[in-house]
Amino acid sequence: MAYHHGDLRRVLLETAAQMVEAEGPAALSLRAVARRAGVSHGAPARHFADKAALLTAVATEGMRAYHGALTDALRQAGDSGLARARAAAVTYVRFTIEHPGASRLASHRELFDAEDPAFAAAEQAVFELVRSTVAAAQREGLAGDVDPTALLIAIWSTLHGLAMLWLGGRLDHRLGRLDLSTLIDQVVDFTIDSRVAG
Amino acid sequence: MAYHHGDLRRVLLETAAQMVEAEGPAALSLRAVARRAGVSHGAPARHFADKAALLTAVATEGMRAYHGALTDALRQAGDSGLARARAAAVTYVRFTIEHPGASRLASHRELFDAEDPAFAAAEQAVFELVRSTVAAAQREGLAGDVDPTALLIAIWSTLHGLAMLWLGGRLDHRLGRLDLSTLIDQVVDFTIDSRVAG
DNA sequence: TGTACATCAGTGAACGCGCGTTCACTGATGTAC
DNA sequence: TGTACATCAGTGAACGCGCGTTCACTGATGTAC
Repeated sequence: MAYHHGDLRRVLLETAAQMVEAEGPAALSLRAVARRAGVSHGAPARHFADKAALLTAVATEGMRAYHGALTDALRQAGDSGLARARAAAVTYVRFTIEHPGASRLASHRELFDAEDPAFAAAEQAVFELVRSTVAAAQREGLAGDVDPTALLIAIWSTLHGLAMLWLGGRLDHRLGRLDLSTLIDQVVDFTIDSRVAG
Repeated sequence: MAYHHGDLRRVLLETAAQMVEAEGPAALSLRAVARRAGVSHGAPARHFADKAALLTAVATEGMRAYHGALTDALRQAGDSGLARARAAAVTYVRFTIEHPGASRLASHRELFDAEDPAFAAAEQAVFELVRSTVAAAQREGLAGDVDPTALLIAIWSTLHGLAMLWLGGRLDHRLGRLDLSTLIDQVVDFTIDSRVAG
């Protein structure tokens, strides 16, 4: 690897993101990131003030990826508020399971700087997307009698919890070979579709 | 601290459990446990073969505590299957939030030996308690049309997810000062009570 | 009751390890003239 | 186009740290006779 790599910041960020996905955010070490990026262990200091700064950047990218996945799903979901809520719900669970690092990192706020403006903005954007999607569905009859905030939290909890239980290995070993797609559909059915007023 | 402590195994276990609750299972170090128990760092080796063995014991105790809390709640809940499900649900969320280490550890199966017979039995007992409680509620009209396994997982996901979001600090900073009791009630209402047929 | 001895349950020094961070350094690049 | 020089972006040695685990040791306890 020559001097003046040119794109080392980017490479470190992507390497770190991969490692966070693979091993979890707590297990990340700066030296391992450098090693895997093929660079000396001192090199990251040129691009990130410290380990927390690198993780903050990883967390921000992760939130943006969440936002991108949800936006794509919503774009394909058409106009029905209920169909959009369903699509967003399935995408949220799938994305979390496919990118466990992003979600775990977001929940481990002691590891990075959650007040960082870029991270806060990215997280807020995801939250707003979810909030408005649920609100639109509620306007179309989803759980019309429920307080909007409680509804949002209840749905978010279900999706988040399903992904976490799956990732924690606490479902499959006890319930036999579960098919993830079927399971997500069933849970989303229970959570959303079945709550739509006549 | 004199030689022949007499109850060091117990003390180490309880100290470790407290530290897992306070800092999370990944942050636990054997040396810190020994330090806090007022004993030299070599002492734990007499009682636990290695760090994983200590964490396995902590995880087992945690599962038994879950079981105890749920059993107590069910005992006080009377005979109605629905009331029992509601009581168990609220207790599950509260216990998880008050003992975050037990739940986090159970989800981090790489840190200990989840195949350990004592742990597996304790976990199975909790699972069975939850399963049978939901099944009894379903017999009384809770979501009668839903596949029992899917229902169980959907409810478990919601409770687990709510506790995790709360513990991850992802609710309060965005939704203002939420009252936890109210929130749990609302989510349990949405999840259970509102799904009871006629 | 007394004593020799085995066993138990600690101590604390030592091992090798990987970590985050700092720093003097140097090779590569770009800019001024 | 050529050259001097400043700046940039790496290297790798070094720091001090806490970790898990091992091990020779020793003080405390309990048991056999």
